[in-house]
Amino acid sequence: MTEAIELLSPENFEPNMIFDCGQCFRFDKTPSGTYAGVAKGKYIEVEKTGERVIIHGVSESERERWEDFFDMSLDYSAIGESFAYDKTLSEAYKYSHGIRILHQDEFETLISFIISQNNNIPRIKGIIANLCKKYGKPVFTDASGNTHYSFPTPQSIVDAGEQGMRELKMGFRAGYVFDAASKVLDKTIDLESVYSMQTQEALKYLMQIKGVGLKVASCTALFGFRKYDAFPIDVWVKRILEKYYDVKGDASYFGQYAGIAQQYLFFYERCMSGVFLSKQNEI
DNA sequence: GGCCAGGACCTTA
DNA sequence: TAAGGTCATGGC
Repeated sequence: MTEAIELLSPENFEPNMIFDCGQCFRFDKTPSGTYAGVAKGKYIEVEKTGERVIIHGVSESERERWEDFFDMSLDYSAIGESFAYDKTLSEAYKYSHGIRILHQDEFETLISFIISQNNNIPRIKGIIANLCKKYGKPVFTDASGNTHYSFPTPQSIVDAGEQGMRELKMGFRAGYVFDAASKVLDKTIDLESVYSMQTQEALKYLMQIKGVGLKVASCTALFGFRKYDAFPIDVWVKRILEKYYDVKGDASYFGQYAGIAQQYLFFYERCMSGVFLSKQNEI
């Protein structure tokens, strides 16, 4: 952990918002106030002091890759300002301005959001942590002696079997996770090919997997494949649409960055309801 | 002890 | 196409 890079001009970058807005389940706040976790097979620690952002555990030669992970080439300020036409969305942006959409590993995103269905975030994180501990590989042991693991490969999940998933307390999702890993492994689902698809086509393609409906497919498209117009509708977003809007599920109202709008709204509404103010995630 | 959680699937009408 | 029941699990 001696090597590190500093992100250049890190606007709209608040680690607590990025990692606690519900898009990723593998990062936790450390005692020193940084956020740490494994992404793309590496253990990294994200530190923000003042306006500077340091990524520990990453060498200069990997800069491009991690700038992509944090979506540094997208102008979030401009996108936020483009939401001025909508009062609710403007307020949400003002509050959630530090969120950036991470470019997470495709397979990890797919499996994680299958596990997320009809589940709550703390428990999702717990199941995924156990999944990685049991079927991933050790990547790094921190100063407290905690070992951090990589996300399992499709092969290791298939080898573990549906029963292996069930033992991780996934419940009815165990078969779904197994089906997803199987289809990725035997190339029934070729994740790389999703990049060349339009969003609607990508959603339809991902929904061939058992247990992947419109919502899980949308999260996978947005957080794993950079489909910014994907608009996941969970129970929270559904409530938001009913409360502030009259568009029941028509994401086109929010434009080409509907997915980012959705994250602002999701985070905002949850914070207003006090959900993210619970003991483990004080913002 | 019922309700809810970043839902999806199956059956019924 | 729409509505309702069911599926595991755990926190509250």
